[in-house]
Amino acid sequence: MTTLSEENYLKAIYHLGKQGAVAVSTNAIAEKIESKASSVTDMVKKLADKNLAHYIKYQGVSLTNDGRLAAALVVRKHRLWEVFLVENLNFSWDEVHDVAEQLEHIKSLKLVNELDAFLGFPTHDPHGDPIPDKDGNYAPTKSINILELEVGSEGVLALVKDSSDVFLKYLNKNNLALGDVIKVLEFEPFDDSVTIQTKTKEIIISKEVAKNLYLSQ
Amino acid sequence: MTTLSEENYLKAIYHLGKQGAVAVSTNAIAEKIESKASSVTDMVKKLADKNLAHYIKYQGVSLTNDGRLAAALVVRKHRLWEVFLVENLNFSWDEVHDVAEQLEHIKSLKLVNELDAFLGFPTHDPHGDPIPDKDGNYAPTKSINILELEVGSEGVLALVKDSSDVFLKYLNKNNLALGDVIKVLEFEPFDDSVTIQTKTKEIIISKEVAKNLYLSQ
DNA sequence: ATATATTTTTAGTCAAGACTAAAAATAGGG
DNA sequence: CCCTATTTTTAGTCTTGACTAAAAATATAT
Ligand SMILES: [Mn+2]
Ligand SMILES: [Mn+2]
Ligand SMILES: [Mn+2]
Ligand SMILES: [Mn+2]
Repeated sequence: MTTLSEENYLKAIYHLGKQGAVAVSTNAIAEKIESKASSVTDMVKKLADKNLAHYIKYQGVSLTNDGRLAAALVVRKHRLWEVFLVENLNFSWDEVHDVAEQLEHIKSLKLVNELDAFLGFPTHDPHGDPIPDKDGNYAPTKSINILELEVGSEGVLALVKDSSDVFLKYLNKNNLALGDVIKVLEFEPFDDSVTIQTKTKEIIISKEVAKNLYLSQ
Repeated sequence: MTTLSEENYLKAIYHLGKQGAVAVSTNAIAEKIESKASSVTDMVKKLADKNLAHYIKYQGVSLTNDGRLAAALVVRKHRLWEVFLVENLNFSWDEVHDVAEQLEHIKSLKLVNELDAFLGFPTHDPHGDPIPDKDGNYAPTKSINILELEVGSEGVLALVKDSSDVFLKYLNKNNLALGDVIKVLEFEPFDDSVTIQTKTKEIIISKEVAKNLYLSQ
């Protein structure tokens, strides 16, 4: 059985592992989880003892199959609860994360699978992130970052990579929501800002914003 | 902010306090939460420091207004989640308790109040226990224990006092469910067993069983 | 290749929440 | 009223998961 703290480490390693790197550094984990590298070293040894992680001193950490499945289950629960909160309890997409951080640790396979069925087996959470199935798998996402599109191309906003409430509130303020049709009008070479056509108006978004918006076509 | 452990102590004191006693003994609390009296003494001091409990050495514990409200909120969450699990996620009444024990500690006032609304503001949980409102209040229950009825009287099964899964499974096996009409047919003086007419057949229940069944008329 | 900077681990502490064993207080029976 | 049984508290430990500071390993730059 995994503790709450172990689950948070597993999830951090899981997410960092997706970002390319085979082995994840203790410092990277510490930053993600807002703790210290020394604490990470301690915990990573425990995860290795439980056969949830591979760990070689000074070389970094990766998940075992068991660890990856455990992490995927936590992510699955997090995202299913986010869907529930938005679809059924009148939460907006910028309010769900902190509650989901708590709900993702509730232990009951029946609960997560019944919740999945109740929600109609959703494939994506309110931020466009994919929801792993029971086995931890999900279809590879095919959405493309705005910065990689051609001028004139159009798509549906399918994923916001940053789902911090400050970013989501920025999107709310600018009337941008998942599912909206967006057209790329112009790239500005000076600062890499992008002019886009939204549902309601033409706006200029910074490179930092554009980096976090993915469209599907 | 209360910790998970503090909340479990508050809830235990809350429930024991309902059973008559003004001040609750450390031993009684220890038994209820399956710990040791010495651990209870430690925790009760912390609760007193936080103004959640009144505590006088050797004299027992009671809740302050803040403590009672905090405890009632935990009970409210527990019972609302039980309703959700039964009504929406295909749990049966003997499967909900352990999951509700976890869900009752999720911290979000919006969550509990939206859940309440989603469920249609239920007044009782799947075991017939009343659900406290935001202020910790609930209407006094008027159901009567089977042992206090007259032979020949009839009522609707409204509350099972013991909601352990072993007792609930006994009721399932005997086709007894909340809402069923039950008629008292005979009291046996020798062992205080009771013959009752259920939905489907006539059965004899022991005193121990009868003590836990409450009817409303 | 060596010196320096950065990263990572180790050693030593701390707080929360549990426990056991011993001491202290209370309650009951004669 | 006192002696004993029971209850409750205190003292001392343990485990988990965090931290700081120091040591060790690795990476980088001249
Ligand atoms: Mn989230
Ligand atoms: Mn999300
Ligand atoms: Mn329950
Ligand atoms: Mn209940």
